[in-house]
Parts: sequence; C-alpha cells; structure tokens
Amino acid sequence: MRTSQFFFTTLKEAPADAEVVSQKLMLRAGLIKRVAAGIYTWMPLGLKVLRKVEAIIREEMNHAGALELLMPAVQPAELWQESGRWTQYGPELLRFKDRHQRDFVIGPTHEEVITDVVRRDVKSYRQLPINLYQIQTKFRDEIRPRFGVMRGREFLMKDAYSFHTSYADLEREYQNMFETYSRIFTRLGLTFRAVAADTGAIGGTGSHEFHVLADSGEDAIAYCPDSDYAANVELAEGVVPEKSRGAATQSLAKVPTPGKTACADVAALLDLPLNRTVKAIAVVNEEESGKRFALLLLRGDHDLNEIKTSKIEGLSPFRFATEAEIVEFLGCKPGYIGPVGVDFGKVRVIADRVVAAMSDFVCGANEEDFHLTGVNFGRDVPEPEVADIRNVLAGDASPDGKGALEICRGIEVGHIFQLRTKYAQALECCYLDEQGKTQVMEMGCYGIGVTRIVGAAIEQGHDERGIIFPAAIAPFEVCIVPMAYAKSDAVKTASDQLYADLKAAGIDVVLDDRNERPGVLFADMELIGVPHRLVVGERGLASGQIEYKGRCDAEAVMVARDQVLTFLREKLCCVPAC
RNA sequence: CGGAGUGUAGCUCAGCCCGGUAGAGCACUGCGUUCGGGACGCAGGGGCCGGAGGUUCGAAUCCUCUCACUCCGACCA
Repeated sequence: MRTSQFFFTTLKEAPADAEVVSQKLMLRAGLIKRVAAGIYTWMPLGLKVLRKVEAIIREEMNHAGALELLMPAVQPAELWQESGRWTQYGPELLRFKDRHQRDFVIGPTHEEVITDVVRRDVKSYRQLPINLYQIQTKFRDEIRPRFGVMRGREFLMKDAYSFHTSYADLEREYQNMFETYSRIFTRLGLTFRAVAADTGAIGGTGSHEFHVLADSGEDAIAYCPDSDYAANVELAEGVVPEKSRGAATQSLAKVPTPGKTACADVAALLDLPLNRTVKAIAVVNEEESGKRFALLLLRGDHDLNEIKTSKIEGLSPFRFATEAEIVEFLGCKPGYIGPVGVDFGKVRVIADRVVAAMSDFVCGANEEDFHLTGVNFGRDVPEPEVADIRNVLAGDASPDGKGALEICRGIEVGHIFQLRTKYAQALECCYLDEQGKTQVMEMGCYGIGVTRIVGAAIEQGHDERGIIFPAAIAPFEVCIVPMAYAKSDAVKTASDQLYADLKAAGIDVVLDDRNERPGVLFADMELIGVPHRLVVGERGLASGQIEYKGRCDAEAVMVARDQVLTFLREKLCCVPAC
C-alpha cells in the first residue's frame, strides 16, 4: 500500500470528549470515526486491524473444530419470548417493530437463534457434539457508552455455541475453548489472564473471563502471584481469618461521636485503626410476600460485594434501605446504626466472615451522635448469621491457601460459560439418545469482543508518540519512509524497489510516498503504530544501506540493502516489536 | 433516572458578563521558498454560532422551551 493511494486521516488533536488513551489514539490515528454515541465507523486503516484480529480468531476457532455460520443481527421477538428474556432483558435490548407491527430486536447476543437453529436440524446424538460460531455485529443499548470501542453500543463479537449429549462432554469442550482462547490472545500479542467469573445474567455454572491487563480496565481482578488463582473481584472468595475470635477484653461503652457518620471519622475521633470498626449497611428484600429488613455488617475498611450478597438465600433481590425504613426498623438515622439492641426477630443480621471473628469492636449505637466501643458477639449482641459479603482486598489470603492476593485491573475481552441446559430447556432443544429417549442438550457459549480487543491492545501498547500495536494486528507490518521521495530519483527508485521486494515477499508493507516533510511522515507512522520502520535516504544509499528502527527501539541501525529482507524476516517472525 | 456542564469552521478553542453583520491555531486549496523529526511567506475556500420560539431597531451574546453530547451518581453486564 502507498499512503498516497490510501485514505489516511490523522489528527494532531483528539476530540475533546475522548476519555481513554485508546479512544484518543484511535481517533487521532484515523482508525475510527464517531457516528453517534457508542457507534463508530471503522475507517480503512482501522478495518485492517480489525480484520487481522478476526483472522486470528477465525483460524484458531476452525483449528479447534468449531464451524462458522452467520446469524441475522435482527431477530424476531418470538424467540426472546420463548426463552423468557423478552421480559428479563432491560432497556439494553434494542426493540423495534417492522411495518407489520411485529416485534423485533437487534441481537445483543445469539443464544436464542442458535438454539433454534440446532433444535430444528439436530435430532440425534450422532450429530453431537457440535460447536458453531459467528463473527457478527451486536447491539447493546448501553446506558452510558464510553471509552470509544471499549464500551460501544454497536460492536463486533465472535460468539460460539456448543451442544453436547452430556455434561462431561461440555466440560471437555469448555476446556478446549479455554485453551483455544489462550492461544488466540497469545497470538494477538496481548498480556492477558483467565479469571474465574460470575455467571451474571446469562446464567449457568462454570465461567471464565479473559482479561487484557491494563490500568484503565473496568474490572478489578484478584489474583495470587504464587499460584494460578485468579478471579473477578465480584467473585473472589474472602477467606475466614485463621485466628479464631479473640476473647472480650473491654466492656461495652457508649461514646459520643457527634456528626461522625463514616467509620473513618469515628476511627479518627477515637484514635483507633479503621479495622477495629464495623459498619452496618441496611438493606431490604421486598417481594410480594412482604418486606424484609436486614443489617449487613462489614469491617470499616471493607466494601460490600453486592453480587455475593444477592446470592444469600432470602435476600435476593435486595436494595439499600431508605432513610425512612432505617428509622422505622432501628429507630435511628443512618450513620449511627449497628447490631446492638436490635430485635433479631424482626431484623436479619448478617456479618461478614471477618466481622464474625472480631472482638472488642466499634459500631453504631442506634442512637444519633453515639457509637459503641468494646462490642462483642455473644455478650452484647447475639451471634449473627455469617456470610462472605465483602470485596477482597490486596494482601488478603488467597482462597487456595498459597499466599496473598494482589488486585489488578483488566479489560474483559473474552468470556466462556457453561450454560448447561438453560436455553435448551426453554426452547426445547432436544435429541434422541442411543435408547431412543428424548434428552435435553447441554450447552456452552464462548464470546470474544473483537472490537474491544483493538482498544485493549492500544491500552496495553502506546507511548507519547502514539499506538504501539503488536505486530500480529498492526495495520501494516513495515513502513518505508523515504527522505524526499518527490525530489531524489535515487531515493524514489530505491524505495520503489524495496517496496516491491517486500510486497513480493508477502510482507504487509506501506510506502509513505506523500510529498510531506520527514517529520510528518515519521510522526504519522509512529502514531498509527507500525512496528517496523525502514528509512531510505540519500545518506544511507551512498553506502548501500537502509536504516531500520523498531517502533520501541531507542536507536536506528543501518542494514545493507541486500540484507534488508533477511533482516526483516527475522524481526517479523522471531522478535516482538517491543 | 438524579445532579453538573458543554454545543461557534473538519479538529482544538476564543468571542457571550457588557447585544451592533463572526475570530485564532491546526487542517484544506493555489503559488513560491523549504526538505532526516509535525517548516515558512503570500493569496484563498469554508460557519443559518445545535434547533425552535421570545425580548429588541438589532441576538452567537439576554429569556423560555427543545435536541444532542460529556462528566459524576444510580442502573445494567
């Protein structure tokens, strides 16, 4: 490709509303253009990157035995009504009516359609297992699209669905996909980690997320550097402290804490560490059967994990209590509430595992402007229910007992689920087994956010000059930057020849033949993230040499003209650009 | 959905308080000089100042409504 023949649109300044680095750089490099909130056009340069990502995914999926198909983006409401998600899914599901007033959706995912496909054509155990995938545009009407292609509304996704005659076979394929995903992200040149995940709204049991590690990631990941344990913080288990609860050494005392509603303020006032305090969070479970009020106890420096909490029996769904409800049940304004003196018959008290092991702690007195010190379970307050309801923190013991947890941030680029029979059951996706008996299929589903990968790659690889793409997905592998292409015949001839040679060698090369000053050429090639650069100038040509510089190299090196191809080949296949 | 903010040239922004026929830098076009790290000169093109209504002799500027976008929160995954 010659830049003069390409649609090349770089910007010196990023649009003011771009928030994250990848978004700014993608807009500056002209990879994408914003069309509406969370909706982008992929320009030719960006599409080259996207297609390279797709190609790697497609190759590895095919290699893993999956079969590609293409389902419609537009889906009839009937299928969603049949699975029950027509009502379960919120406004995130984009619905519309056609000219006959029939309801349709623009698919945010394709479980319904694929299950329909399979139930129509798969009748026998002999046709199973099967793994079908597509690379397709999805639409999720996010409340707040942001971060460019990282959380867009329209995005490209690879989604695969597998069907099995047994859970054991589903587990086998799940493992197959786990390994396939690891190969895909490795080939893409990304630093990633597979983490145990919550199964969320899609439902099912086993689930792993694949995260590209980056500080700007939206998800917090707890991992153990000393083992392979890694889990989304939403799911990471807070383990029971090894030490059992200490004996009570203090007597219960009421202390004035006017205006101190936060644990940190109370701790500071009493000159105690924050981890001696206990905060109480009032929640309400409201269903047709009535309203139930509960008090959740957490150590002052811990945060509530709503996902874990919502899994407590009888508490789901829960919401935070209103001030009026708190006054109604505890007779006290929020900020000073605690478990002491509450009627355990009316209020359910659930302590985090860590709190349950505390003694002589500080908590609200259920009286405005007062807290209690020296509080002990069993003596001052009945033993509460105990559950794991907090977010783990860095330094916590790893649940596998092999060291301490660290927390890092990640961008979720892949997610694999064992759906089991959730959709197959709802949509009656069945087959006949060896005995001729009707059985429901076991299902797995496996997604990769294709567009998000491009953003994630840039979050992971960039510097002040622009994008540093992994070689596997860079828009071009090599650029040739001629010094005065329009002026010097020697440079022009040598550049054209080099370009032809590299192209003939199957290298994805771009020749920047624009009649611009060198600074412009250098800056643009660096901005768009081309990993390898060859500079052709009269200076080097005089001694039969071409200058080479990797995108991250500090210094350029001179390479003999007739050695360039060999030199480059080695760089391209063996050495990462950075 | 609640709170805050922003809409002026393709991009970044000034002008708005204090009404008087629309500006800068970058980008773009032409000519010339320049040419190994985002050059310079001269000459140009480009805007219904988000939209509608109102106040006024006169509105980018003041008022009302509306739309879009952004941020924080809630929600969702």
